[in-house]
Amino acid sequence: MTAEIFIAEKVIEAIGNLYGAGVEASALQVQATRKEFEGDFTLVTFPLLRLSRTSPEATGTAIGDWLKANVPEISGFNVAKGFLNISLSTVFWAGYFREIASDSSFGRLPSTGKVIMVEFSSPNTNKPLHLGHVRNNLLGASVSNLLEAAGNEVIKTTLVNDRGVHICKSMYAWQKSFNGATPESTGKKGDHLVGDCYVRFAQMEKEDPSVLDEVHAMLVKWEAGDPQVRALWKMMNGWVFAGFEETYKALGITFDKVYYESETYLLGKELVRKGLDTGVFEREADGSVWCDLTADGLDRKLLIRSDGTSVYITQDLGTAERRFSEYSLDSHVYVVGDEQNYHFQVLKLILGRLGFGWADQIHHLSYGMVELPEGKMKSREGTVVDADDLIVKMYEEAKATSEESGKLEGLSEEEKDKLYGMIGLGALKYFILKVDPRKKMLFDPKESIDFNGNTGPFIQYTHARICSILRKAEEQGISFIPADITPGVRFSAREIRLIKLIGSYPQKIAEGAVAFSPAVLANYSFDLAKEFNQYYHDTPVLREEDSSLLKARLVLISILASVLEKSMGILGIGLPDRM
RNA sequence: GGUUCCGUAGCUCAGCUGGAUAGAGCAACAGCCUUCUAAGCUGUGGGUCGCGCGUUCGAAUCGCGCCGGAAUCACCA
Repeated sequence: MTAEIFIAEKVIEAIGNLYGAGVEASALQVQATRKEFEGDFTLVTFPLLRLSRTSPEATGTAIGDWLKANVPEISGFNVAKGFLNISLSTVFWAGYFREIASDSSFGRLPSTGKVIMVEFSSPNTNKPLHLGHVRNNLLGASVSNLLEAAGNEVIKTTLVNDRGVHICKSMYAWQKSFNGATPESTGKKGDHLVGDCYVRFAQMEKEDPSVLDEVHAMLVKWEAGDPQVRALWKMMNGWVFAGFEETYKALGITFDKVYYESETYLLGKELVRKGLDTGVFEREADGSVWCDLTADGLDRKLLIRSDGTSVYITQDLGTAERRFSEYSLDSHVYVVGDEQNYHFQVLKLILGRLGFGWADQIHHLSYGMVELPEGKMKSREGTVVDADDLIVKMYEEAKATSEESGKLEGLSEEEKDKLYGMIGLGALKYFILKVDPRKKMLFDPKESIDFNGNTGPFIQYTHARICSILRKAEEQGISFIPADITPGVRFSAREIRLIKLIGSYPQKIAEGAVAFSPAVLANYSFDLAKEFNQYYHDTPVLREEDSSLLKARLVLISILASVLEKSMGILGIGLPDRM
């Protein structure tokens, strides 16, 4: 039970006794007391004046008096304007914290019994991953973690865009002007090599636009299953997959199920037939099929071209239906940039019209673009921030900073290497995930991602500091368990602030999951780390002479470390024991 | 033009299911390492929360209207 709920229950009792009236817990406003006032939680009395029929001050005082007299855990109160500030006793906080410390599954919400599929990443296999993809991947992976922590079963998936004109462009350029170059012969990562082909094609097309016809001819051959074209396609895609695999590994991205567009692009035609039968869709004289969405304020949407081939959305309709039935999904989250808002609006509408009840369980996690100071990234202008380059750069900066601080003696080269990766990636991931997904974000390649302040490394550093204390305690032979938190332990105001923050973790998980926003967890982690650093600064944990308080403190900081680990773990950021 | 999203300190962002004097970080300036890791801590300066009207005891938060910006509205994906 959270402390807020405890207070709310007691306030309901108070109101019942004082005014003979019943109130719903949801109607009460209990919030954390602002730090410039004395107290732990604040009851807003304005909504209660209807019942008390007195002034806000009198109402607050009456309820405060009743609580103080009848609830032993409530140690005091004050009333300021219409706000009743309630203080809880140290005995309450000791008991509250002991419960958290003893709960081995703390922070994991009860099972909802729901199965949620999260689709993210979904790359094109004609060029390497860039910073925009990095945001997509990190969001997808962490939202999956978040939904899982919120009690759902999560299936992570991706739809590889491995066919189409754009893929043929790279293939054509390779065939015409790469002299049989391979990743092995050039020493180049496969996705980068294929990306070079794609760039080369753009030049070829500029010089002679007719090459486009040849590419279209190639696509027709591909669809017809031409063995030579298929072989080339398979080889080059293989290079790209190997390259992506490396990048995914570096970022810590995994999937439970991978779909390939080359296998799903024909899906959806069955649904179109069904829609035609039921009159949801209509066929034009030229054979094309449309869905009229003008009644919903949108346009008419094409579903089948006049030549009988399907379009992007046709496939998405089909894959959605297949996934919901195959996996008995309760909902489906698509992590896709906000440039496709319209597409998902249409997708949901059409699925609804086809009569699928789960249509409104489709959520488009629409995120903003990553922009540079001069605007969007443009491959033509060479301003694209490459994912692999960035990861290496972050590693190197972590290495330089670590070497400068010189706190790593005794670690093997291998351990150091791992640590630099953890810190560099921690900085990058936090930088991206701390901002609200909906908002577009700015990345300035000229300024390196910070390691100080509201950053991943700051939180990692905080964790390393806690671990350092715990190591020293162990060296001194001090052992501690949650049962060391006895009612007599007198936590300081700062310690109680930490306990409150720790206690709010499950609520943050719930909040983040509802909003599909890992940023909630990033900001929470920062608040927790900042609070600890202040505590650390003025409370020498290990020099406490009262051994029960000493042990209680060690339990407190060890739980703190584990909550930080869980919270940052949702963002996919590891926390080191030293740095 | 239609639809959707965004506008908070010089910069990057929190806060938005209405609550007290709007918070962090960066940058600037001034301090703190014989004491558990200074990637830290403390302090100073910095704001018409885009503008206006409305709802309310109370609005950065809700509604409406403007202004500014972005995305999108393909027989592309």
